[in-house]
Amino acid sequence: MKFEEAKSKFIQTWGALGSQWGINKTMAQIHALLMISPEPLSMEDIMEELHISRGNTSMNLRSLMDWGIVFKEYKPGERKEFFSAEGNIDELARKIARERSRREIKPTLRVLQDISAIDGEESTKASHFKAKTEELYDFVSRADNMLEKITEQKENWITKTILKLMR
Amino acid sequence: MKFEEAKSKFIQTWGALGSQWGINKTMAQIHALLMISPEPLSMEDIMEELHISRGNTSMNLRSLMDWGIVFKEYKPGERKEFFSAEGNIDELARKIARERSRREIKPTLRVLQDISAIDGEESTKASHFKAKTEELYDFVSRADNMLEKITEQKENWITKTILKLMR
DNA sequence: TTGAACTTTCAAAATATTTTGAAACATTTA
DNA sequence: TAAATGTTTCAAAATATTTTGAAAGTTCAA
Repeated sequence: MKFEEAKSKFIQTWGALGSQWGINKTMAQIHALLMISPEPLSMEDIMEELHISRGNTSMNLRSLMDWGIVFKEYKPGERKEFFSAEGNIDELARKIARERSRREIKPTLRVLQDISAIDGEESTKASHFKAKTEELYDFVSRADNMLEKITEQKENWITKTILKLMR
Repeated sequence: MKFEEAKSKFIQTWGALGSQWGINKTMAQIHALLMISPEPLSMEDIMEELHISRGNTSMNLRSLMDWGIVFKEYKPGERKEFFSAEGNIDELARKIARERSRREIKPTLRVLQDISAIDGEESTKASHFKAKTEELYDFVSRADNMLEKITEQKENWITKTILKLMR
């Protein structure tokens, strides 16, 4: 396979993976492009490579920076802004895990806690509901804690975790 | 909070969480409804509770069964079909983890492997590309293995994992 | 073997999400 | 301070996804 073909395939695949996990496809593609670029890219570069508009590029770069996985850089003498992606994959995964927990899991947990506190109904339905939502709260909060524990390990947290699990 | 309000809030929240993770909202809502129902529900029941069409209900129940987290049941004497959700949360999470790995992660890994095997280009861009995609392949396959290791533990795999991590 | 009861399918319609592009905004240079 | 260079915003347009509902399909009882 030739480089250009492989590159395009990578960008498509990363975009599709993002999509399947609820991430805007273009955002994932920009991230893919920045990851494989040895040099920071300008907005123009990105627009041209991916054939997308300026507005789209600007908004998705903003999102990527909000996630903390893309950074803005300035080149001396140059007026325009350049962008580069987090280069450390461990750190990338850590950031994604933390953001998803903060934005999606934690708020869900708060709701689960609220609703399992329904006031004393005694129907089968209500007590089953309470039991289920409590169980769910318990499970989700422990899973969330587990992920936190895993990712808070510095460097090579995957290898470290696998080692610990093997014992 | 009253039961009916809590129930509706749960269905909304579960649907929104699904959405954020790339799962059809209605599919997640049907799953939510079945999880909190002490008895299996018929298609009619589901249509009525969620105000959705028969076709929508049928298709999403099929998807949930394909995921292996909802089951079809028959009541003696009754002609119509009833549906119930996987009741064991550990098992539910295990099924979801495995399906997502099979459908989304494994195919991505295959692509990463293919594209990192670009034939001998010597440009900086190409060698950086090769290095990055190899690194990514390595990371993703190890993360996938880790999840497999974690979920293959029988019963309370979260607690077991947390214990092992604390050492 | 017909028809009643129920489920699935899928093209069209509805809805939600994403993208565009031009105006507004910001910053620097002449 | 006016113009040049670049970025952001957001309403409208384009696109993608989901939903509907009616027709076709299936199963079973009479």
